[in-house]
Amino acid sequence: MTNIVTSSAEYSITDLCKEFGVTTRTARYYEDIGLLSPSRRGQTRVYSAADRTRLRLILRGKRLGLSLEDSRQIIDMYEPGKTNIEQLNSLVDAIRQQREKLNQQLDDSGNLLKDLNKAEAACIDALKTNGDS
Amino acid sequence: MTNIVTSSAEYSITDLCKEFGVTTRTARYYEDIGLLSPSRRGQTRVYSAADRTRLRLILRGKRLGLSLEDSRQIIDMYEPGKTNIEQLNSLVDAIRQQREKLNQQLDDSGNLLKDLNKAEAACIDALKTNGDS
DNA sequence: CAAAAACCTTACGTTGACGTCAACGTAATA
DNA sequence: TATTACGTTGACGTCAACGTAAGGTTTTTG
Repeated sequence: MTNIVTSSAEYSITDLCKEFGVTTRTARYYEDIGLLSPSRRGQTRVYSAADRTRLRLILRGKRLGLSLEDSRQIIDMYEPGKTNIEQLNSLVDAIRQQREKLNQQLDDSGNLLKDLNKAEAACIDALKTNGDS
Repeated sequence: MTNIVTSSAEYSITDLCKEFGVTTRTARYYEDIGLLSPSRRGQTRVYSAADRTRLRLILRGKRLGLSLEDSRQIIDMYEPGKTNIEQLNSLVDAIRQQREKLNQQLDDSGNLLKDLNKAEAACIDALKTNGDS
């Protein structure tokens, strides 16, 4: 029902969840573990554009097989302010690790794609040669 | 301790697991759920080159965030024989679905890599400008 | 030959990421 | 005003993918 006055991007929990195809339970769970922290209007959660972005990033992470903790790490990298100099160094390390993992994944994906293509070709071939039973 | 006589690629459970950096529990679990079926010498498991390949594929799947069931599906695609014509069609579908997912992943990976690079640059920058405190 | 190493099975425990009630408050609507 | 619809907080359940300990054989090694 998108408010008309305060129309600077606010989302109800169901709206947001529908948009991304997750349940409200999921959004609340992410809040429980501190991955999201929407503001409140009374008791009710109000999600901002920033919250929406965080959710998007979390879900992207999931598609990549990252754990929620991994995603938290990565998302926290984007936040500038709250990182002290000591942390920055280990952050750079973490980033490099993640990049390693991603490159590995890219490699794996390429190989798996090749395999899938071969498998599909074999299937289709089998269907042709065998379809006229 | 790699047998000398029968040296046509056989692996003990610990050898195989060490090679791939998993525990023996994992290999036995995969056997429990039918993902691996090594032969036996008495009670003891003996892994063949084919078993080794299957394990390799399973672990590649894991790196891609696939469930073990997903991996089972994919690996079964490679096995030709035991698929009847009815199954072949749904197999082709499954393959296409997996390919969809992979392409999505590739896309996500690219974006995440870009983000990581930006984050790293920002970190390094912050270290430079702030390092002389 | 005894001790250590490597193998086995059985079985209960754990962790992450939610699902699924229950029980309730509030707000629009017919 | 009663009925939806959407929101809330617990709190227990579940499933995958193992961890971990207990207790027992067999094989290797000092």
